[in-house]
Amino acid sequence: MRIATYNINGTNARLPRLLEWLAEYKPDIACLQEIKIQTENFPVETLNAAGYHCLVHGQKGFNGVAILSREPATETQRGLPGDDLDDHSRYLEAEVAGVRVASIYLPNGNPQPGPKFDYKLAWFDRLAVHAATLLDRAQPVILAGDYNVVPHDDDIWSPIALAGDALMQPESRAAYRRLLWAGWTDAVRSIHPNGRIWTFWDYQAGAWHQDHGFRIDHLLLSPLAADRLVDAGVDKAVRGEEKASDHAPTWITLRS
DNA sequence: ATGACAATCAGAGATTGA
Repeated sequence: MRIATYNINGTNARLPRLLEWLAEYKPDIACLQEIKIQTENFPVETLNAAGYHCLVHGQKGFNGVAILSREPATETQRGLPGDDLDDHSRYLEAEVAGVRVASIYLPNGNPQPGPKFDYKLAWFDRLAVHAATLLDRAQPVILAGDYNVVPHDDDIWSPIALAGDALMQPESRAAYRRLLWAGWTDAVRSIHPNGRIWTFWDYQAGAWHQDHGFRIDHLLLSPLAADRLVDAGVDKAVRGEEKASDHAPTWITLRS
């Protein structure tokens, strides 16, 4: 089974690229972020015709997550629990083909310090609480998404250039590390322990052509999921297409 | 560098992103 996470940076702007990617790489489950569209406007019929069921947690203008799947999915959580005042669409979770999967769009947190960074850390705390309830399920669990965290200096082209960024702060990294300590496995780092692997290249300053990227899209696996992990990687070529998202799809394969 | 680049909402330029 192939499970991918892909921050598409706008559904309407990216639909042709999304359809091409689905047709070529054929993920069984695709967790999307930054769909930037209201739930009722998501192109469900088009994706159904492409062979995918859709669960959508949209929002006008920004944010928004979705789960596409070849098999029908049952929604298990819409929105991250823990703050009734948080109206951002950043979390969607479902049961699909015998696994539990979440599509996560963690807050960026810039500029830091400030209220947006506080929101990011608070959101991370809420994620840790909810993730703990999923960790000991008797089925594989995959938390896939844009975590907006560069876990280690080896996960960015230049730690110096981005030293002040919210993605790099010790508090952000500690929050991510807490998930690993709790028992979650960083799938890409597990398969590629030493590589410099990017999932994001900024639109600015020729970042793509100079390979100035970060690794911020992650798939975290529960122990039962990690036991089935076969391979992991990034569909880097997708980032080089015309009108591409600034993120590339990141994926795992699990043995069934 | 109050930057660059891109998407969205709106219908110009601000906001958001990373």
